[in-house]
Amino acid sequence: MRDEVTDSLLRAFLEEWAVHGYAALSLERVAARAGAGKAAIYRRWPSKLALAVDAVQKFGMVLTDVADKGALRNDLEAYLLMLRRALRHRLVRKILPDLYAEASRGSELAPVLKDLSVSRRRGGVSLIERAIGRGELPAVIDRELAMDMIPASLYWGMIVTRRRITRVQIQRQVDALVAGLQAI
Amino acid sequence: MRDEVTDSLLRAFLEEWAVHGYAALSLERVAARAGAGKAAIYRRWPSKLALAVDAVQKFGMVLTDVADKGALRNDLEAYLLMLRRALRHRLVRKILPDLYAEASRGSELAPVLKDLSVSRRRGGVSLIERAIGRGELPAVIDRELAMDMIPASLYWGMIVTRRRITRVQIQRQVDALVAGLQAI
DNA sequence: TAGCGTTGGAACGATACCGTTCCGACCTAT
DNA sequence: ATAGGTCGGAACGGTATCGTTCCAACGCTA
Repeated sequence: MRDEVTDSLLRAFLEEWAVHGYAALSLERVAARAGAGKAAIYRRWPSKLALAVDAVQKFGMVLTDVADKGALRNDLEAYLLMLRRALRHRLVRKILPDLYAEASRGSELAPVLKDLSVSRRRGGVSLIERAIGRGELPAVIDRELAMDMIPASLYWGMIVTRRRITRVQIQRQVDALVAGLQAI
Repeated sequence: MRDEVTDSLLRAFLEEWAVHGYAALSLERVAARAGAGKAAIYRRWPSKLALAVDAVQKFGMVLTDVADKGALRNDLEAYLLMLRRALRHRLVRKILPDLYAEASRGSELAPVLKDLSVSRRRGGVSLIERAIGRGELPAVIDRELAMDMIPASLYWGMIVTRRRITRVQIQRQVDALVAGLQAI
């Protein structure tokens, strides 16, 4: 199996996903965009879902852990800057919302999102646990809500309302989060 | 044109949208689900998009303004409870994320979301302006970020992570918002 | 009872896509 | 030079859907 054909197919798959959404994504168009034959797809993956799983994993939409920056606000800022970079990606900002929509309607893609969420949660959890360890947040904090709050506003601003979020606005979001996280 | 046929078609359209997403929504299946003929659809609407516009408007996914409750935290609580009720709706929680996904990829549906956003923004704006008027929030608040923050965490918790959000958790979100909104 | 509007369902001609199979051509290793 | 793996593209038999047109039947009104 030639690697460059595989890579082309994965890339074409993500491009088609970004344009049409997963539900209306056609493997025939994926093959055409990759300059390959459909046989080349079915030689590698048994189904559209298998391709999707592979594409998401290899594409690296997973957010990594944020290294300890010594203070909650610094960790939050690093995390939000990383998230902003990810959400600015031309493909991520179209595919991620579609993944959420698919999961909401109980699609076969729901497990893919679950895998993504597991790694993202790990990032959020360690950030919060470090803050608790430093005494910056109470140990009784509602961790679930905390992990909702951290990415939510930036996602909303960038994806739902499709605005550019400046560094100053990220600073403000950090301010709001530092204040808000004390309260839950 | 019989009203009951029109209503059946609109309802069937929303059901199919919830199941398949807009991109893969088939008018043939809509007609079948409504127990009507395709001609009945094309007699009323020239296109799938026209039907979508009508369906969203008549379905009332628009959030109404929250009446003045005398304090920011009361207004926020009322707003979030209303939002929770809307997002708990079996169809809303599947269609709204799909609308966001469609808009993200520059779909023909983007104007539909724009219309929804206009009315939702109005709700958020008045809530914030009232708080400023009462001196509960500074006049220099970043209004855009504020309106991101208000619905974002609840949306994230209910839609992205698909959890049930309790009244206690809404109270905590209100606490976080009251604290966080002071900071931006 | 008659007339008119509207109906559901099917057919139409068309395109699109699925998953599989095929085959001459290409590429690489021996 | 040869052999084997892989390729792109097309065909296959099939299903699905589009938007339009048609028509017998129904429902309602005069």
